[in-house]
Amino acid sequence: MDILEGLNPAQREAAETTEGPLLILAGPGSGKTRVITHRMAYLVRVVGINPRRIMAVTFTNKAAREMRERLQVLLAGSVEHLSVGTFHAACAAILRRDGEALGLSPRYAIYDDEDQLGLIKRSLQDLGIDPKRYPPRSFQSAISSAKSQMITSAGFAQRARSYFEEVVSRVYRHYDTLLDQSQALDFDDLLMKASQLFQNHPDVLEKYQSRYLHLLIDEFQDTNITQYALAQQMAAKHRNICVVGDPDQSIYSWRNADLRNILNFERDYPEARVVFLEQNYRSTKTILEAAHQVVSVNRDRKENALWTDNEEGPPLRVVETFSESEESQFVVGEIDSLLRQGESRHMDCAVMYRTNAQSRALEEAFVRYGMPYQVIGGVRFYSRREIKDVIAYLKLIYNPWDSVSLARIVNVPPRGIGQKTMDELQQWAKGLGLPLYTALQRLAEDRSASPLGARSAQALAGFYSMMEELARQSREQGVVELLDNVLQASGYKEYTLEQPDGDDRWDNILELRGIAAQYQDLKPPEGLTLFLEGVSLFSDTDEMDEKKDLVTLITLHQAKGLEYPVVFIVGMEEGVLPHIRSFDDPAQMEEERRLCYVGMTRAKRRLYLVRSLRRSLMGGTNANPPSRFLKNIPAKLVQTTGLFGEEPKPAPRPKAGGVDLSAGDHVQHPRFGKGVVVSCTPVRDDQEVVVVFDGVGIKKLLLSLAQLTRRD
DNA sequence: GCCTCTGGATTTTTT
DNA sequence: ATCCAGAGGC
Repeated sequence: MDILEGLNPAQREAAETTEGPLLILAGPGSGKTRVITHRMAYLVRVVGINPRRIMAVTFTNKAAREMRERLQVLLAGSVEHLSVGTFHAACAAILRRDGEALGLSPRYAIYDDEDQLGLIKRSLQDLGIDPKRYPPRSFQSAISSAKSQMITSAGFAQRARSYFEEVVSRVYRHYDTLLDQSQALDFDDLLMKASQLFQNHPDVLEKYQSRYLHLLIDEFQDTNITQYALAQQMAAKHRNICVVGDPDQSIYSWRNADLRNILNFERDYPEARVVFLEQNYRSTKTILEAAHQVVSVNRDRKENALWTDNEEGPPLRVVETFSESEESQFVVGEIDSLLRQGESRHMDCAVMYRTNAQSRALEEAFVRYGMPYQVIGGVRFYSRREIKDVIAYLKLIYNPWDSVSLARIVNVPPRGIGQKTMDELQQWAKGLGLPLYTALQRLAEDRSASPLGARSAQALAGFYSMMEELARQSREQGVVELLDNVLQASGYKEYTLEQPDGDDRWDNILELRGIAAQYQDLKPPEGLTLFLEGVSLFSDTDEMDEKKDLVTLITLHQAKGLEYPVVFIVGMEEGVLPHIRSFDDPAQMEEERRLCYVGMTRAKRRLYLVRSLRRSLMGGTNANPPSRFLKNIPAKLVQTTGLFGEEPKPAPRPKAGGVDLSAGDHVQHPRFGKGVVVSCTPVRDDQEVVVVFDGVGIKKLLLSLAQLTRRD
């Protein structure tokens, strides 16, 4: 059997070119994933490369998992030694193994951006910088951007030109010191330190270089300078580096992705073969043409020749609604009618939006109609307070120098250790030149050693001995028992349950416990290591369920790499898509355009572009003109529908349910009892009625379904 | 030290 | 609308 069977000539060329550098420029829907997996299968089966000598880097863990699964099928097993993962995960593992050469503890903590921001705030405090004048976030992004380009704090100080940059360099330096004291790395450090490790320790680099004969990098257009440096280091010996990307789908420049990488690749590897994948197998001609018209307006762009053999397909639908809720109603109603026609299942449909906040109105509509859906992203599981708290306990057990985790949970649940006590402890520790946790230890051993009050000292000593006991247990227990012990010893369970939304929070903790169970059987230090690494590097798309029959609600960014027969892009308005923040920067505006292109090219068969006349934002409501991107789509590809007709139309007196209501009417409901109508909004051929029920509260109901009767 | 209230800012996208 | 810091009462 031929592994390359069924590939078109360009795909075949890409898969067969196994020696030397290779750049694959792959348009949307061009079978990129297929090429990558077949290329790897070819390497193993035909060229005879041992899978453990191949490394593949993907953008998300989910992409990594999929690649592994597909290869499993192609190779019939034998993929367990293949290295597939994100840059971050790969670097985390490298540093865990060899980071000691840099003076890094193998138990280093990983700080996410919330932790990072906290540490920056502390830096500002230490340095006496006013966070009102200099927003902490501006330092966060400046430092992240520097680290993404391999610029250290010393390097930053050197090239600081403005006064602000000078301030940043001081914050950067202090922030790094604090990280160091905590034995912690932020996300950007994972990449930069790994690269520094390679740079300063050729013996370590040599080990990885010799092991990996072949390196493959997916989504190359979204890599930053530091990631490229890493790739170059790893590939320097064998020069078998294959990168795959599409400049038109570059949408992460705000995360410091740098399109120069693609240009640099051709400069650094002049002998590189370049393969263009230009046949699209995903979308209809109509969709592809429309998307092309949108993106080709960009000036900073290389033209390509994407084409498809697929049929014309139905026209795009551009739909104009009056309000956000009507927009959502339309989406749900339209999906419902596609379902009724037997054309699609829920899982064939996706709704995409620019900002997470937009998912709310949509969710309301889905809930009200009882249509099954899943939201990707939004309030992320691992950033929920209770989850971060519990993980902070585990992180502190694992690495007692982790000052961010210590500060987070030392008084959660409240145990009499307030800010003042912590300040005093800090002061005392600093005076002795001790890390916080060591000071805590000394205090616990001899209460009179510290200048702190007896009450505070007592509380701190209690906390210390609890943590020590947990740490002791962690040496012989699995992750699940450890978690249970933490919840028990800290009193976190009772603390959570007595909160107003305690039941939900507790459910989340139980879910975390379920995740921990996957690490339960590993022997003590390793289980905790991998669990903590897993939760730190987890991303939202990772949890997406593709098997359940649900409609997917997702941001345009997260939708990259996915495809659906039916796609709705909502909020096609100036200020939303393109986002208002891009208005004054042409480069950012081009990125918005690419983002729109990415969204459109997710669609296989039907594409809806929906906008609303009015949209609520931070309390107020405003009216946005239609997105400029709509104007670039040729009219012949589009069917436009306006649902609002003459807009602020007076509530037509409809007939649904034989009842006829307006604001102020008194009504009766079988379940909610007596109430008063607050408002009626026409919704397609129905009415949405808001009613305040006595003793029940406000409910939104659909007139046709609600069985309301009038009480005169 | 702990809890609640108020006013002010604040939202793009995420490994 | 929602989150956060700071003030003030217990």
